[in-house]
Amino acid sequence: MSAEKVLDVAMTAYWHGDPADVSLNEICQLAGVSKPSVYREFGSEDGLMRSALDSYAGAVLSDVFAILQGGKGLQETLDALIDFASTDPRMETGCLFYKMRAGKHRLGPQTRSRVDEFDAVGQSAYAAFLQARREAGDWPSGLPVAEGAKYLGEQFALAITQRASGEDPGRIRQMLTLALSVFIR
Amino acid sequence: MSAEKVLDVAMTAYWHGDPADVSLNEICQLAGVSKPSVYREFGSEDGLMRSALDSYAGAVLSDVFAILQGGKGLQETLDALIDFASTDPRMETGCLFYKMRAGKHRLGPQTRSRVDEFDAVGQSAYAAFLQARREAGDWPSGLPVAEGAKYLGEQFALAITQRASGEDPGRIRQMLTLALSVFIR
DNA sequence: GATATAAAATACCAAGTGGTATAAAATATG
DNA sequence: CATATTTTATACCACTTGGTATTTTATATC
Repeated sequence: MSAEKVLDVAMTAYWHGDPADVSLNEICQLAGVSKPSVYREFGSEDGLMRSALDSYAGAVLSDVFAILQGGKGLQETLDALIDFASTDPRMETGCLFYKMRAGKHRLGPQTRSRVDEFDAVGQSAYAAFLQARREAGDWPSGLPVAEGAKYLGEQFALAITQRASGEDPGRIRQMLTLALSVFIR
Repeated sequence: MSAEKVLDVAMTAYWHGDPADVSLNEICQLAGVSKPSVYREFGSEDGLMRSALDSYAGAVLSDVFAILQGGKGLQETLDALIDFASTDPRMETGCLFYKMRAGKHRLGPQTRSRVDEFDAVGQSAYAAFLQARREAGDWPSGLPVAEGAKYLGEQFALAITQRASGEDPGRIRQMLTLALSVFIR
């Protein structure tokens, strides 16, 4: 029993390691729960992964959305994103969502479609942020909002992915700052 | 027998798919060769992978080095890199080297150290290129050469990785051009 | 042509995967 | 206290993985 604990263990294991390399047996052992219990609660490994991703979204991704929807200025918001990507201790082992997205072909159907959903939601959030900044006269560049949103999301993901591979946070901050400087010129 | 053919089949399979998802059995079947033959020739799966990577380096990576060492100007060379990443048909399924680097923890020791070697060699090539352009007065920005080299390599890798995930080549060109615009301003 | 030798293919091994049927234990109900 | 029911845990299934031992086949050599 204790689906809450299983979910927490699974989320952490998938997040800390590589989602595709963490086996169900391993999670059961870590959580002190039998395999049939997990199957009765989550239906399949895919179901558990999907739930773990949902759990992660509520715990971590929500913070990123909060930054984007904070209504702050362009420079201030980009700085907050740079801070989050390069120095937030939770990103020390990378982002579960980005890890899953990078290995999407290995995911089950439920988890994969959740990844696609979050991807779309993220894209919209970036676009809404840039649109608001443009309307506020804060971002006069001629780059279309959709293109800017894609670029911003990609660079953010790149920085956090490098975080997962042990890159030096200072270096990551430098690189991301350089990449996002195209918004401020 | 026919180690050449096995190597070719392995390189293509690893390259087209995901190196970690292509099993030795699969390669043997594709190449029409028995598993013991592969082991007699390459010693282990790790040995085969390492050889496949070497083969790939000679066939593809060499072209990138050629672009960097062509002695052309900054803009012209960056354009050539952008062309290669966004439109070269060989990059349609991504780059074997980048795929291996992204999943480095799944590789055997031989392959992994080869990946590290190529990574260092690539870094030096980027740095040598930028150093030459700076000395030629072609790149007056205050960014240190080492930082610029890292940034250039990362952006190039990002573009090709996106190529592998089916992203639109035009969009990729746009994003990479934007990212590399920091060199020209 | 008979024999020694090298090569290749089949069959096998232990380990691990996701998933499940069955037996054991604990809980609730009479 | 005894019985019925639900939850849990053990044991198992079929399959795939990398890696080998063994047998068969082909190739030289005499």
